[in-house]
Amino acid sequence: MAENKKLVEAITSMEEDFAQWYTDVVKKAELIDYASVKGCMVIKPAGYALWENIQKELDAKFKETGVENVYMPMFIPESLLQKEKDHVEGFAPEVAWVTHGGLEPLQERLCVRPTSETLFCDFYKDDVHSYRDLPKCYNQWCSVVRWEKTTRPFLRSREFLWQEGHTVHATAEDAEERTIRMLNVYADFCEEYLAIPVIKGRKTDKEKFAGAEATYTIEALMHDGKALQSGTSHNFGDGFARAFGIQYADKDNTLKYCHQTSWGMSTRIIGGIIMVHGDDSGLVLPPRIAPTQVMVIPIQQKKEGVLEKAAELKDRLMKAGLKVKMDDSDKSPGFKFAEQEMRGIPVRIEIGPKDIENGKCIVVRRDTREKIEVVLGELETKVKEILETMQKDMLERARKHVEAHTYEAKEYDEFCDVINNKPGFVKAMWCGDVACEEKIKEDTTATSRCMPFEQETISDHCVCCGRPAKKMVYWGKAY
RNA sequence: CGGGGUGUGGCUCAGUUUGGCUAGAGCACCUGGUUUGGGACCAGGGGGUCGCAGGUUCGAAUCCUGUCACCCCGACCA
Repeated sequence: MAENKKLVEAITSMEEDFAQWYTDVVKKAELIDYASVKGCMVIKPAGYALWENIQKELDAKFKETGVENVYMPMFIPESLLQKEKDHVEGFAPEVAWVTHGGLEPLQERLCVRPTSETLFCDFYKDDVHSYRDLPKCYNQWCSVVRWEKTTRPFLRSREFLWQEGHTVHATAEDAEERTIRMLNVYADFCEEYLAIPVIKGRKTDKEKFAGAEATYTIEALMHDGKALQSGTSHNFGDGFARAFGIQYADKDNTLKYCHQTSWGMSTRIIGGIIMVHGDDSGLVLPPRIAPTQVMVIPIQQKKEGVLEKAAELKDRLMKAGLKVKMDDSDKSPGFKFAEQEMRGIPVRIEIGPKDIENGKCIVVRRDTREKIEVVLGELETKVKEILETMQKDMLERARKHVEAHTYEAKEYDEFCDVINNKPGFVKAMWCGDVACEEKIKEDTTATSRCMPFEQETISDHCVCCGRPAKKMVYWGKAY
């Protein structure tokens, strides 16, 4: 198996060292390069194209719900950041500061935005006057900076790309409705486009966003059994509105405080795609989000007519609306196969003299490596079918992985045993006391991932302290 | 912020213990040719202030001092 040896050399196997496997894939699939500042990365064309596709789909979904895009400055005056107490406390430890403009020290130092709640609030306070102005549903695509100590490409970088939506509403009900609505946008996007199944739920007070009244989350399970918070949606109630003085005159001509939300998804989700679908040959991209869906690889391309035929197949598929590339470099076919697999391109088409003679080509799925003979006349329909099937299968496979790695625990011994020995989610009851969360974290390093919307009753008492249970919680070790 | 590790062509590293000739290898790259159904082969070629700054020495990648950066593992966080 010379072929396998080469692949093993190229990237560390998942079994051996999952973290190293991840880094290898990220680098070898040419998604990023490390940059000269720790925790910052060059997002290369393959990585950025993925992000562009994510942006494109999400942006369209946002706009369907009435969201408009804006852009806020990247600097926040210190005084502004400090207006909401919980918020500053939450972010202060990881904020980067600008202290000089050119050679002159600044009168007031500026924070490089770690998130833009305060900027939006500062803007909304003067922009909202009447109930007629509401709601306002703005979003921005930008980068934010958080001075992380431990960094990993996509999963935790000091600067990352994201979108942050910020909305203002007249009532608590409207804000709550928007919060949940956006969470659903994220969840649907993850499942439909990224083939990543997610658990929807609410964060405990301990885990919620600094300054939020309620934080909702979608949690995904990676191949190694660790959880990844993949999108969040916060309901701020009127906390920020009170801190920033965002009021409107209602129909009855009384001043009322607004209710706000914010919600975000970041390039971190790319890490999720890698860790949910990838394998020991590299990246596996869901067809609906893949920048290149089909790679045509001519075999014996110098033989009469081969390149022409390959180009013809490429053109036909492009006309059929697929994203197709052809690799006519002078590398050997084996090299091209391995490279296509490393990059996670969902489907490759092999076309050589023998195929041309038979009026066929070979279509190979990236996820299963299944080789399918396709009659050239049926190329477009078959390839589309194969891509759709692959998309469905990937979601289904990921779902089964979550199911197979989700456990239940009633008593604490059992809980600790499972959480330490079986990577995955553990469903267990909780009394609602933060002390139990802290104890669990101390004992196991696991955290509460969320209180899922779909509640079940596993027992009547808290898995940790034994007092009456209030909620069923998903627990897990997280990225 | 603690623990560990590493800085030598684009990449992976050898050389450092015990200072010594023109700083090496593999991969990648360029040229020509033969190849092509799972990471091809032959021949030729280009590319390095040895992280940075001082110091010791006739002589430093190698020894000393300082400094910077990055990676991995933890604690903290999207």
